[in-house]
Amino acid sequence: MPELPEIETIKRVIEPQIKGLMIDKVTVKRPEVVSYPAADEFCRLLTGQTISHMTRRGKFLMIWLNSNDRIILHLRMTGCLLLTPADYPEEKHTHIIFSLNNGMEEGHSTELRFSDTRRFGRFWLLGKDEADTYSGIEKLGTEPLDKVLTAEYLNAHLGKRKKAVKECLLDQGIIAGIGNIYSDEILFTAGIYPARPANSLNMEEWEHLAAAIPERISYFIEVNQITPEEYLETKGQHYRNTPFLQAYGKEGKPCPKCGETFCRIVVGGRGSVYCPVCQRDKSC
DNA sequence: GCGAATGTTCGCTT
DNA sequence: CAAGCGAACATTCG
Repeated sequence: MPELPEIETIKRVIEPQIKGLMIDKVTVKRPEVVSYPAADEFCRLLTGQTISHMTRRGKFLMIWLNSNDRIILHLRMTGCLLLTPADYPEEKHTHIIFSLNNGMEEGHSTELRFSDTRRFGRFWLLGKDEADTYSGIEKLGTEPLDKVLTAEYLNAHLGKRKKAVKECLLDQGIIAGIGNIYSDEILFTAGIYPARPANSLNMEEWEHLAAAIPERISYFIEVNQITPEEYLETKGQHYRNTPFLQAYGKEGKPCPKCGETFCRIVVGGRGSVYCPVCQRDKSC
């Protein structure tokens, strides 16, 4: 469950349901998914704490506690957060279970469960006086929806780079939250070939990108909206294979703008789909 | 059986 | 020293 729009969706679905609940118990089945502190300490420190609210930064989620301690988590490729009744069938590859006190008697409580097929997802717990470190959250660049993201910002940070513009969009230290799906969508909207060296873009093209990034990201946040019931039914996978994606995964299919067939190349080790007409390689 | 999959980090080579 | 590249992490799916 990966990129910014999905993480924002998870936050909006889960946060209202866990606010104010106390963590009765934490069960870690796979200690390697807890990066800091050690898993037993992670459980001990969280037990008895009450959840205050949730925030998102890039693809990271934070669960804040009344003590001002905070859980930081990153779902990486296949991580999933589900809020379920305690007697709800457990997903395969469930690695952490937070048992939450919802005022009902034992056996009828709520659980916040982390499952992750590939087990790349990670958790951290930082105390109120601990600065952001360990997790990488401190290295993130601007939020895509922040007004500082302008053509000038992109040109200043990326305009001298030789690497492909798509790789630059994936650099979390410049813009936080764009991944392989939405970089393809953004480049399609902006009409830019993914493998173009960033230093070959002109200001007009940076303008197109600076407009496409917040437009596409906010669009997908909107269309991803889902009720808690639907979210649980679809196991948080609702955003996949939706009719809203225009480029990602559309290799061999016709471009919705011009009808030309979408092509696929590898850019920076990532599969990249583009329209050879709408995203012509203007660097050669 | 092979290759690729929403992400990030590490280590080696240039 | 920085940039670039592949491997690694672990599992599933087509």
